Amino acid sequence: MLTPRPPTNTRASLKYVPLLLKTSPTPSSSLADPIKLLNKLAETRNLKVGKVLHAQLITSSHASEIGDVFRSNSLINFYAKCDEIPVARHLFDQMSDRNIVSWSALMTGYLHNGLALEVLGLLKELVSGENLRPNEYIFAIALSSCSVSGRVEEGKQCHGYVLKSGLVFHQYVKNALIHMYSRCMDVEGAMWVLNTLPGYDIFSYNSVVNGLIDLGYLREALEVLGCMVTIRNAWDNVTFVTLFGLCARLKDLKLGMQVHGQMLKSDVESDVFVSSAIVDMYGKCGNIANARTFFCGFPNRNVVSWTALMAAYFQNGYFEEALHLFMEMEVHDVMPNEYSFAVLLNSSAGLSALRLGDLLHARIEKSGFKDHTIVGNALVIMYSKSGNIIGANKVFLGMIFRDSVTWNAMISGYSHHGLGKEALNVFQDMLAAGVSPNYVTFIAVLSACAHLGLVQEGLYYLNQLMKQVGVEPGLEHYTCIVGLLSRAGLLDEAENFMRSTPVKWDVIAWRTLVNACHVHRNYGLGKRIAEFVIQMDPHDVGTYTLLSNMYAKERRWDGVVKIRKLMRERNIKKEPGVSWLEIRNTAHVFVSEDKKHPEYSQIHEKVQELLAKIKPLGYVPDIASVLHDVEDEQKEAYLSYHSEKLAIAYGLMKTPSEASIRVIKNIRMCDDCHSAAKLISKVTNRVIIVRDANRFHHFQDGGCSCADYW
DNA sequence: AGCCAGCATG
Repeated sequence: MLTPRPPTNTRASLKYVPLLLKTSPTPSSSLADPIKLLNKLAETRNLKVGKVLHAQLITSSHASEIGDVFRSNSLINFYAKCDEIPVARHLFDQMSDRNIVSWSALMTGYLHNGLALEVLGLLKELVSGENLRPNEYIFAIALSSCSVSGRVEEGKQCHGYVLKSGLVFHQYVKNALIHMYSRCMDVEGAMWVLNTLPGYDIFSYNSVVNGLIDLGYLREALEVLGCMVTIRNAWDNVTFVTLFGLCARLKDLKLGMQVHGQMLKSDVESDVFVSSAIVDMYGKCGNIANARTFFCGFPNRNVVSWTALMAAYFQNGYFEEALHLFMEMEVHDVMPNEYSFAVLLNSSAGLSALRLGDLLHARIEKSGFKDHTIVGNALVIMYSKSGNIIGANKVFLGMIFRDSVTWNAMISGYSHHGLGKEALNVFQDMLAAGVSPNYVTFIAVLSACAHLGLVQEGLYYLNQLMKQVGVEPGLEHYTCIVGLLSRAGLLDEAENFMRSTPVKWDVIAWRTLVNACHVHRNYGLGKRIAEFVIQMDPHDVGTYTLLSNMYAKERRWDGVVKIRKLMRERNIKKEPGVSWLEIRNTAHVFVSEDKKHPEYSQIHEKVQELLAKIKPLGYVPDIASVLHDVEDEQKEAYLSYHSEKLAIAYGLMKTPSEASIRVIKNIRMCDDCHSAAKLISKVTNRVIIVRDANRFHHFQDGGCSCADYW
């Protein structure tokens, strides 16, 4: 990994450098001046002019000056800073008489070019030599090399050496040492150095705190920060960036605001890093208004701060606003980067806006960010969430680098689309590719097993494979097992599993079981569990719905009335069913029983026409599920007003006969619409894809990819 | 003449 460098200002230095070259006044000062100049050029990384100067030095030098150590060191430093490592190395090798600076200049070059192991090799060479003793510069570099390469052993050897030699009392060395222990996951070592050796600065503290955060010890990090209040006036930008990051991870808005207040009182200036961290903190803590206000008041924005705000909108569910910010950003001439595109794609996915996602994809192809893994990952997720699983797979196959997120996205994409077999195939490929599955992977794998009814395989993954690869099963995995067992009809086993597994089960897990009872028509067990769930959470709307459906299926109207009364008393309202679909660039929104669409009468006519066509194929309106207190014919009418029926009908009216129709629905699809959609796909010979609150349904030729279980 | 930290995506 490269260490960031200060920004270069090539243009400015080009202006005055030739002048300086000409005005090198007398031969006597020609030794000192080129060195100053070379340092300046190294600082600004002006390779072009430096090369010219180097050539001049060679042609104009006296023989005695060629071997001059100072000049060679400056040249090594210059080429190392310009990332011309082979040249620096060549100069180093050519020197007959090196001093310690020659070594440190070259080692710095290696370190900043990601060649930390070369640094450690040079160190070995240096200490085994006779005439030179490594100094504090050498160890600051060497320890930093141990940090980036994770070489704790070498780091500890350096520690021993600097202790014996007394070099450890140099602040740079001490800080490098603390940083080494922090980065190598040895926070105790870092704390020990911090606390036992005299002299600390804010740098040491920042390193330890960041080390703790990297290890996930957030509370401990906060404790160390607490110790730092005594030196609060020493806090710098890094401290605040770290602290805001911590508040964001803890989702502690109160603390975040306190820290923000502290920062305003201190004389630390808010640079782009701090301001991005503040925007991010407010976003992650759910206070989008503060994120926006702060962003607007901060003049020096860059891509990062824009992206942080976009992400803040995205994380809080304001997908349109995130996408709108993209346009604002373009107006301000800020170029998006790979992170911006990832957030935009995720926002697009949040809206299931396939067409917009396609447009973004085209932009990304042109932008040059398409081979960034985070962009590829976001594309896979976008296509999958927008209902185009084939598109998702196409991106997946075209990716050059795949990380665990990539694999997880593809596996869970297939799984959500009910394509369990494909999901498990990708999982096998993942293992074959040597990528370790993680917590998220197994959620997707287990739910794929559930779709396929692979009980034995699922239990094998939970009990054997997860242990083998060292992933501790959590609530989500156990919930998948509940789904797996109950989906296979093993309802009692599922309940026993829940009673015997020592996990803190949540409402989602219990509702999974209720849902399974509903599908498998085991209303006795289903009602018992459902009653239990609504005791646990009196506001779980989904369970009330399932419970009253089960009473209705049993024609137990007293039960239905009881549930409805309960819901009224507890002021629980069913979320109205909303479905929408994209036709060209417009989203058409349909609300159940809502007649506001301008083409409502034609749409209604189309629904009637479709229902008439599918009745001969066996469609029977599920009037038992209608909870309105009305006559049967009217119940049938209510069913025909369901939002997904309206949306499907509209799609059929407005798109060419070969196009597939993609509908998105906010809540679970109802049984009646599900069986109607299956038959509609048959009579119209269309592919209809419906994304409901839980998953995707691919209706084709009279069947659904969920195999009637959802 | 040379040396040690930090932010945004999933």
